Amino acid sequence: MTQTSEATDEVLVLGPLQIVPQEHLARADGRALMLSIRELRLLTELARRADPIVTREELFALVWGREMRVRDRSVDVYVRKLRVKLEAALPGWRFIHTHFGLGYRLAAERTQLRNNGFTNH
Amino acid sequence: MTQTSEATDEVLVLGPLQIVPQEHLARADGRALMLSIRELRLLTELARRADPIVTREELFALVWGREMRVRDRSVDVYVRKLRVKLEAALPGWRFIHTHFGLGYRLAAERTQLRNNGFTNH
DNA sequence: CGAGCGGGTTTACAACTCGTTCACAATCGC
DNA sequence: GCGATTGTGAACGAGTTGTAAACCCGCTCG
Repeated sequence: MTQTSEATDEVLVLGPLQIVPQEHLARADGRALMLSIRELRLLTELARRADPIVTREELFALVWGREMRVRDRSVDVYVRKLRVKLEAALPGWRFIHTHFGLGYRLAAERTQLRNNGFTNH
Repeated sequence: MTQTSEATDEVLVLGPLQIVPQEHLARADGRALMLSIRELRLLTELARRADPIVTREELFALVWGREMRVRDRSVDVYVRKLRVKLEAALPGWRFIHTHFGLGYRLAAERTQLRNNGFTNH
């Protein structure tokens, strides 16, 4: 259950989302998600660092295995692809949060479920 | 109950699909399926590893009993044959899922529910 | 014997997916 | 408003997968 023992049975859980890097598979409420290799890799690296904000440069280095060139938008494009698929599989949830000027942060949060006076569109 | 030591009564069940390797038989909603030896063998090995993704190399080794040569498409061709017969016997179900660049994964899923596609709000 | 059959294997081409990059729109912070 | 950052849709080429068909047997039957 600890996220650090990634040798054999690493399973990352974020709400209804479940990621099993060793099986190249992610599940939403148990249903297998169809993600490409890069998409899964990006999701995995984000999940391994879930909660803190991860910079694009760090993400790129982790997923692509090389230095990110200036003005490279690959991370943004893949974040978009992931968001679309996650939204399709788990409507009502948000996972990838943008922190302007800093990077991205992964956390399972519900969207517009309860109305307590504050709207976070 | 691991699948490896079921000498006499191994029965693999995936939704309406039922496989009895020892009887060289597969059933769809109870009706016997007409599968050739290789087809049944491939289906069996996929079913024994249902859920995780299985690479073509692994499948080939399991079913053909030797190393797969590069650019050998046998697995793809037999996956096709199986899909045709399964679709004919159980319309509305999908069993063999392709994971691009990785391999195949067996799981009973209905086709009409969008399991991963675009649930456009 | 020769034809037809059924299955396994291989080939050829069509169709698609993925990763990359670009262009432009939308948004943010000042 | 302005410049910088992020969102988004689309195009492209390479490589992967889908698919039909040809080929290659051993068997059976007329």
